[in-house]
Amino acid sequence: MKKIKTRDRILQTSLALFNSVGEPNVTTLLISDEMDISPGNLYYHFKSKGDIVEELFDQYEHEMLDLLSVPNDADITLDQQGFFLHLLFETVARYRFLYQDLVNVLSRYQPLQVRFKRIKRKKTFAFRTICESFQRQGIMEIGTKELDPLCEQLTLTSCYWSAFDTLSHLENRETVDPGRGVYQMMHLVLPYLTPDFQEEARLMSRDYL
Amino acid sequence: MKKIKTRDRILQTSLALFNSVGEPNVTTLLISDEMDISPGNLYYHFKSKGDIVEELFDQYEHEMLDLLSVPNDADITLDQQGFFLHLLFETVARYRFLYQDLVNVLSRYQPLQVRFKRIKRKKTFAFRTICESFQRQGIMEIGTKELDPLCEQLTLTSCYWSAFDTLSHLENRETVDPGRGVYQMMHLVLPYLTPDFQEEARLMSRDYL
DNA sequence: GTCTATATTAGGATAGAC
DNA sequence: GTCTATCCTAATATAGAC
Repeated sequence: MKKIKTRDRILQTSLALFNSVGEPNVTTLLISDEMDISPGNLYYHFKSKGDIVEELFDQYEHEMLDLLSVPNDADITLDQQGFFLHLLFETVARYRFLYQDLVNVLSRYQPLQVRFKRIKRKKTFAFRTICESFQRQGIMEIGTKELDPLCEQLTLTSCYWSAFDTLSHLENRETVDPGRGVYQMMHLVLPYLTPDFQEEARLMSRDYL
Repeated sequence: MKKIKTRDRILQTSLALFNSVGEPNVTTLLISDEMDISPGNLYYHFKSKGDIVEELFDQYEHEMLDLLSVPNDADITLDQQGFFLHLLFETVARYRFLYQDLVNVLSRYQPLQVRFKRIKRKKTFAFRTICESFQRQGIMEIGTKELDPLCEQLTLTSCYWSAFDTLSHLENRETVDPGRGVYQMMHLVLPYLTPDFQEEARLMSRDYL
């Protein structure tokens, strides 16, 4: 029963507020109010609001790059892909504030732009790696011309699904269900799977609804 | 050679600035500066910045609802669909500032929320109508279970493609190429088309690159 | 480490002359 | 219709006591 350090509580509270009302709408005063500490105290731990954002981004980047380091010679199963997608959506959802107002955030914290693009590229690359593994195993069959658009589409969906989804539930912005996103992603891949695996994937996808 | 009314120039200039640097980053001073008029003058024409945003949204809503009123008993050809997608992406791109910082915009201009959701629903509905027309004509073959996810995916992509695309070109934010979006959309539909039409769609989609 | 009080902007908006 | 000058407020951030 150790008590959490103030510095960490600031990060936690900020993340929760950012996600639920949008980063630009969260003032340093709101954060300190929510935590029942003084604004001065907050500034003792972080020299600016931007520093909080950047540290949260550090966390996101770290978790993401970890997750995206898919070995490019492994035989990936459909189950493993499902699990991967699940983790991916959970991570994006946990930091969804970044995507909800992406242009705004990136324009105010310029150093993040390059790192953001890198993550995007890594995502696309990870999807390509998975697809190639599926192809080698005969799980997937897809034309060269179709592979690129598919991977782009998967990347787009993984980035924006949670933002898109909140459009339907603007009243309750505290929680996000990642399952629906996974379901959607599987249905993108499905048409390119070989018949047997199509059926397997269809069954699997249902569990995520 | 008629000269444009100041009021309309304000709308034009605001839209351009909103799209290129993001609505939250555009101050009323920046708008008036860009036009070489005084801030006071701007406020003579619009009583608040929010009024500018709302009027631009009115325009977007109007163009969109016009475009989305797809007759539900017509036989739609692949060409017509391509044309429709083209117009759709052009319209979204012209008002892309709305999607670039959606959560922020919607939270500051609450009345827009309901209208936004309505447009989203209408989009999904339009896509379903088109798919059903394709099915009736034997152009498309798709399971009942697959139709919903597909239409959702088309809606997501139509909303966020331009925002996603600017992620790759953050340096040049003045223009957006809608073609790539149309291409992407066609590739979503493609797997569900009957073989002959798949080939036709594949050829058609190439023109959009 | 934490507090209270205060400085500093910046942005939205108004008043009143021309 | 347009301008200049100014007000108001809210948000970031700092100073200095405890």
